Amino acid sequence: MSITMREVAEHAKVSIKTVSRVVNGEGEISHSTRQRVQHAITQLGYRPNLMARALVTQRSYMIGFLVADICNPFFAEVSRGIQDTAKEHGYHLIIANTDDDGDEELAALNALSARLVDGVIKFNRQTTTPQPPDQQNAPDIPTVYINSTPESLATLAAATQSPITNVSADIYKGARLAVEHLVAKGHRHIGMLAGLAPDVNLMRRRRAYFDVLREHGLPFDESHIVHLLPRLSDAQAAAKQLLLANPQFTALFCYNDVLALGAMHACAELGRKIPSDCAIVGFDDVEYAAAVLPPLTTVRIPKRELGRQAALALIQKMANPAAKINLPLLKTELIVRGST
Amino acid sequence: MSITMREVAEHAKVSIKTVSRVVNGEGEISHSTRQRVQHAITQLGYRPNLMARALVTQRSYMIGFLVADICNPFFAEVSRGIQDTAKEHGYHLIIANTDDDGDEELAALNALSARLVDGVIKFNRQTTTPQPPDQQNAPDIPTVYINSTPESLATLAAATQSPITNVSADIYKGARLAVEHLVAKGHRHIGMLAGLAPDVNLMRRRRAYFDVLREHGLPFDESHIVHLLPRLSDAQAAAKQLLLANPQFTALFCYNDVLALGAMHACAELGRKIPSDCAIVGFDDVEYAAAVLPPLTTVRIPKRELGRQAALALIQKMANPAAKINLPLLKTELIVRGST
DNA sequence: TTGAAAGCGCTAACAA
DNA sequence: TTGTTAGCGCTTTCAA
Repeated sequence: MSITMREVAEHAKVSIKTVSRVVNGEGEISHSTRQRVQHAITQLGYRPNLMARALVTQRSYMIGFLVADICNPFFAEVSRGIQDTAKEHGYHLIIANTDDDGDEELAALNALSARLVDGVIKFNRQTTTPQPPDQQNAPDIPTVYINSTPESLATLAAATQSPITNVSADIYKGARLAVEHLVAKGHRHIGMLAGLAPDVNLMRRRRAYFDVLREHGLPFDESHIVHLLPRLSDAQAAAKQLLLANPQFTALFCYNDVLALGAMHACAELGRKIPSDCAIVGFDDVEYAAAVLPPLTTVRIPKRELGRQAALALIQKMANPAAKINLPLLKTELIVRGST
Repeated sequence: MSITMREVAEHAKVSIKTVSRVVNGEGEISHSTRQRVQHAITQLGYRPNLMARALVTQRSYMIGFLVADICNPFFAEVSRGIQDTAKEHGYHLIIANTDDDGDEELAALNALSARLVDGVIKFNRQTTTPQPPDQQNAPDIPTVYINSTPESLATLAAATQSPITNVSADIYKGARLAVEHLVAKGHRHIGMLAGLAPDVNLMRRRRAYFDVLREHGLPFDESHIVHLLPRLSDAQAAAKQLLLANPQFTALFCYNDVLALGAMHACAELGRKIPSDCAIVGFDDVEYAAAVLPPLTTVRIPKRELGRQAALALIQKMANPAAKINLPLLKTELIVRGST
């Protein structure tokens, strides 16, 4: 068993409340008393029991982060943003991997909300249609969403009374930059390697892709897009098939950097040089995008900043759950490298 | 404020203790009573207050993971192993990034040990000599180390009374496999791209590298190794310099996959074809090792298994802190791909 | 099979 | 400036 405040109080011959005051730096305390207490604390090696404190104050100073998979470098970066900001404000972070599974997510939410965390940050699930939180089971806890689409937010808003808080990067704009870059490079036949629908974030990229092509009077067609799970193993085969079916393509716009890598493999397999025979643009700018050969042109999402903004918003929201928090749409940016 | 056990008890017209029994599935309870209680629980939406429970039981069912940077894909994978195992056993995981900084680490340890977590898993710091934990400040909390060297463990053991628990992969063996593979491929002049000394894990690779070359009567020399921070930006320049200084090299053994990527860039810059002009072997087998072009031959460390074993060991240790836990040295494995 | 009372270690109100 | 008292919501004796 460890040292309690009471023991410190006895040791320092003061009341327990005085110790509490010293520990929390509150109230006016005479210098000599404070010194005595401090001395007792260090001598006994006292450390406050956070569980007891949390029980009284109803605040655990922990927040939860629900994420599909922390191994995904994109999510890892966001988590660092959250974590660094949380730490600055005295919060700890509990990460729960959901593997993009609704039941896992609900289970995690339930576990965390049992007064364990003061709030939650979560991505909307990727591979399925967004569902309104099950009011029967899912607890009402201050929550900040990341990168949710207006549509899924509308669904959410309909299901809850309190205002929804969402932090997003400007995916549509980023996707436009990518496709416009390819057009500017003189490409007229551009294919797209896309994620599986319905993905809350795919739609924005699709729309941008179609919009830009249409605006430039370039050919576009549903058949110019191939949909797949964003996994490298599938990407290579899918990209190869797409290029074989559309030999006119001189460029590919990819849903994310992993798919872009798959496309690079496909080009290697087909003997197509990058970027001369086929230009490739990715999305996210994960760490290794700069490291592959040739380095990947991609759209950078400000991942840490996304996490930072989410954490800040959550801290506000935990202080005042009813507050309507307005957040800027974070800027995305085209990073031009060797693959275009 | 949320529903308490007392309210459930009143609603179900039983004592608070009976509710507790139902919630925790303990003791014999008549079917009808249990039903009534269950009904009250779901109707009121009761969820136990974990802080209160932790206060009484002295167990928070949370564990901490101290890591340099969760964005490093190697650490992320280990964390998944920990997390999945922890979840199976009812534990949550708090991740603290230390950026390989001693003060950060101590601060995190102090914060977590204030009865917040029941135990901690940590990597030894990489870039500095291992230090004995400061007994004044660092709290004594069940701890499991990952991938510590015998030397650093000895230092630790001297400073603490309780037995040290450490989970390791067989780095030396893996490094041997890598260099032996290069030798078997006919390479006689093999350089090494190494991390910065003193790194607790570099030594094992160095020793393996020298041992294998010596055993085969191949030339080895301290000047055949270049030391640098394991960052891509530095790696390319360092590899280039090494290859220019030693034109006889036909193969490079790299400290990790990031450095290997840097070496690949250097080869591209020098117009050396991989693997015909220069073979490259990495270490770790991070996710993108298979994704680069050509795919990287590398030594796989069982990252998730490392995390899993660490979590299991910690769970044992938390149950019985004095227990001496014997753990197997986890097997490393050479994954041969296109870069050799 | 069920219940009453005590207390985990802390903070919050109110006194002194 | 300092102390006293009463809980926070739960589990743990012990008793019925």
